[in-house]
Amino acid sequence: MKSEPSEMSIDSLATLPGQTVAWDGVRNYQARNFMRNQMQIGDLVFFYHSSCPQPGIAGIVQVSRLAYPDATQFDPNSKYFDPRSSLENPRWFNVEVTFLKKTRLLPLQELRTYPELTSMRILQKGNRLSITPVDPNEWEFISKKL
DNA sequence: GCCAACGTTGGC
DNA sequence: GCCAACGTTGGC
Repeated sequence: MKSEPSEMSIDSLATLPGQTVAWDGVRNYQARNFMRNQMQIGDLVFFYHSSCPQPGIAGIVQVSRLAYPDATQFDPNSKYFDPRSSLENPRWFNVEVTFLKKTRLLPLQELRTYPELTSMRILQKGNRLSITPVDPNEWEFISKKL
């Protein structure tokens, strides 16, 4: 899961009450579907810092609540407000994730050097999805590098 | 700040 | 259903 550290870094997550955050504001259907249809409680997640001087994996978090309707879509004052969504038929969902650990910063640059990871979703050209599945083999490989 | 890549919107 | 226009993402 990508996060801009200026919005939410691994360090700021670690200081939150309960070290838990609702992953709201996702407004992409594919990313939504990954949360709503696939993510299970206990799933492990690489926490990735994006749009920053040193993009890369910064920590590991864990899914702590199944997807439920994203509250920000109903709030006219939120930048994530979606007037086309309704309580009866919510369009956007979010899981919650809980801090597990901070790791060394594993830079995107370094990820790209490993042949084992060339097919990894996040390394594909043009990838912009903020949430992507990680292959078990990729997870295993990366874990050992952290 | 640039720009490639991709998603969404809306007229037709 | 097509596709041009526009908006966003995110590395560089």
